[in-house]
Amino acid sequence: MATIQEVAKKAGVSAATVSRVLNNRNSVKEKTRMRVDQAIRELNYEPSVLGRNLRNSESRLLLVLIPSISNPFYTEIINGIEDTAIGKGYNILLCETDSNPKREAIYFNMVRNRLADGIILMDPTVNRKNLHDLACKHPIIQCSEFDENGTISYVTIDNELAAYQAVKHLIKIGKKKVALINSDEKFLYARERRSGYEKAMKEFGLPIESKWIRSVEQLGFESGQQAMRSLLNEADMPNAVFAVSDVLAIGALKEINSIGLKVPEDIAIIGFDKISFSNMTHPTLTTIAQPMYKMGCISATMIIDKIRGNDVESLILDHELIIREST
Amino acid sequence: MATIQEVAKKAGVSAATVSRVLNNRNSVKEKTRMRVDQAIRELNYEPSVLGRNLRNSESRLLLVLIPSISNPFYTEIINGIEDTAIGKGYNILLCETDSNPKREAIYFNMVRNRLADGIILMDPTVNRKNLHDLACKHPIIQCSEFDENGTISYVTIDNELAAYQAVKHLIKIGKKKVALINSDEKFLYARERRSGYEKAMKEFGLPIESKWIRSVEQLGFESGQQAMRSLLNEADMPNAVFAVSDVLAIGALKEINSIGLKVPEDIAIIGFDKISFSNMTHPTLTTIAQPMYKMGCISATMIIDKIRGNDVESLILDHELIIREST
DNA sequence: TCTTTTTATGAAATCGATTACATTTTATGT
DNA sequence: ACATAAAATGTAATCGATTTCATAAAAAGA
Repeated sequence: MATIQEVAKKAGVSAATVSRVLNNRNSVKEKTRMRVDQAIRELNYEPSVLGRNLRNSESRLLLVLIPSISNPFYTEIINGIEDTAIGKGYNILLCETDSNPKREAIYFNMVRNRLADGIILMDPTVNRKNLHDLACKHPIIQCSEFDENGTISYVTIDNELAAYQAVKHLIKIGKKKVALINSDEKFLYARERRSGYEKAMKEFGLPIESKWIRSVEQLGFESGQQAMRSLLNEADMPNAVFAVSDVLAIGALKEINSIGLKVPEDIAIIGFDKISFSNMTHPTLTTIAQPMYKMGCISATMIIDKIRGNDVESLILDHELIIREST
Repeated sequence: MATIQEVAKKAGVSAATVSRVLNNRNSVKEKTRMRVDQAIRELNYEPSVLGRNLRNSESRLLLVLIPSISNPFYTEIINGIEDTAIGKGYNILLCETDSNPKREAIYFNMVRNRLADGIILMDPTVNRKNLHDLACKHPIIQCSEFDENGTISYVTIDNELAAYQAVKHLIKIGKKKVALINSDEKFLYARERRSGYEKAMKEFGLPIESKWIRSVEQLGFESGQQAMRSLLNEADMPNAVFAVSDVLAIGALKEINSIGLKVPEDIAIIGFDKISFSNMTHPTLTTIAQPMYKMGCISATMIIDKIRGNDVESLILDHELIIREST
């Protein structure tokens, strides 16, 4: 790998001039620029991000922190982030934190060390103090999850309202015994969706029974299956299920199918996220669509704005109830 | 973020001494080391990877290049990579290339620039010359896909044999009209699996009919659905399908179900990869299991070995036919 | 106590780029 | 043609760490 010095020598100019050519600076004579460009091409030169960053504190790299890449919910968001970021000259690096604070710390330090310019955080399990310390000095925004009392800008949807509407829909089609399969309440969305569930139940004068509420730790199909199995074992079985993620709903659906009950006649089911699988099940899954791609685009725009020193406002986007065969 | 200079000042020593403490160098007096450690703690100091790399050319970061994170096939591999890499003191950054040469070039340059120590490549669409140029000077290994005539070490499975066994299984259960839903033959695995399909058909004296072969560009469910729809429109309909990925198989399954045909009685179907969703379909999907987690672990071990300057051998791992309800 | 050897530390160069400032070259006006 | 303004380029400092080489301090030997 050639250095800027070698290019300078080959072009018969100083490193400073090469640098100016590289950065399209104002004052370089056309003739000189040509010579430098020529030398750059001949040596196949690429500026070292390392040297540049050390001086400039700019890497044009964004970190995207997600708890796990296995969750299809994140895929569309990431597509949105990438398309937008690349359009603005930034590249993104995906970091899987596994909700492990140590790994999170490593990625946070990449920003402190100027290896990356900013972070889009989708993981809720951060140590709040670390997060806040980082946010004071470095650009960071949150996507989907956010810190309720924090000062960090975010983009998300109204989870409580969405859950409320989902459950209301179940009640409207005549189901009064609505179960909830929730994920770990360390997630803000889980707490909000539970609250939406409760709001809808209360509004229609239905009891909130803890025997119809399950909380899972993992977000895999199996967790949905297990939760559903446990719900089906209740003497007083629910006749509808609101699962806070399509993955869980699909697991639940599988379990219901496998013991021979009909969906939606015996048990109706509604998921959340509108992942692509949710249209492949039998019956297809009613779900709440989040504008995931758009959330990604907005996240990217926000973080780049922040990197450029602008103030950015938090945003709450619209969701949509997608009614399909399972209700 | 404190610098090494500030630590040095606070501890009343030179930056050189602080550096020696940081790197556990031989000669630092116990008393001095204590003072430096103290200063480091008080200032909450973390050495800058930037400064260190510029001098040392080591970042302890690995790049993992995948065409798309939406494909669940990669998830387990990545888990294996991460667990292994982290165990050995390396962190990984996921890079989605979208099979876009420009984006690939950016990530390649991160290695040239010493922002990362090595690459695990899972994308086949690389410009061969660029790849080779990089491989000459920097550690790189390939996982799953590889360059047949290249010198780059890889870990993969015997795709031809696996496909051969899958198709043989279909024939053995009495299906003679076996269709193939393949992915783009730019992928080596696609070419190999097609060849395995043909081998099995020939072995049993069955014709290889182009009307029963489909090639898709995208690897989504919809592609599987479309391919199946087109196969079902043939006057002479197949009675079995080998899809080169579970995602495609699930799309095909959906299509078969939706026009009222029975699986496996009317049409048997077999997928590839054993993704977690393949056990959630109705009926559950027969598939070929790849040791994905293990592939990830081995990839990580190989690349780190290579970074350390050791020679590494390519590996071909075993696969397994998982017979479930769809055949 | 005075060398000599060993150990601990500091000063300064280095990595590859950028940029403020200095200097040279070119353009403009009279 | 000459003075002056403007444009182009070079010089050298800088970013934060590491490391070579030189030097100071401590230990060992006489």
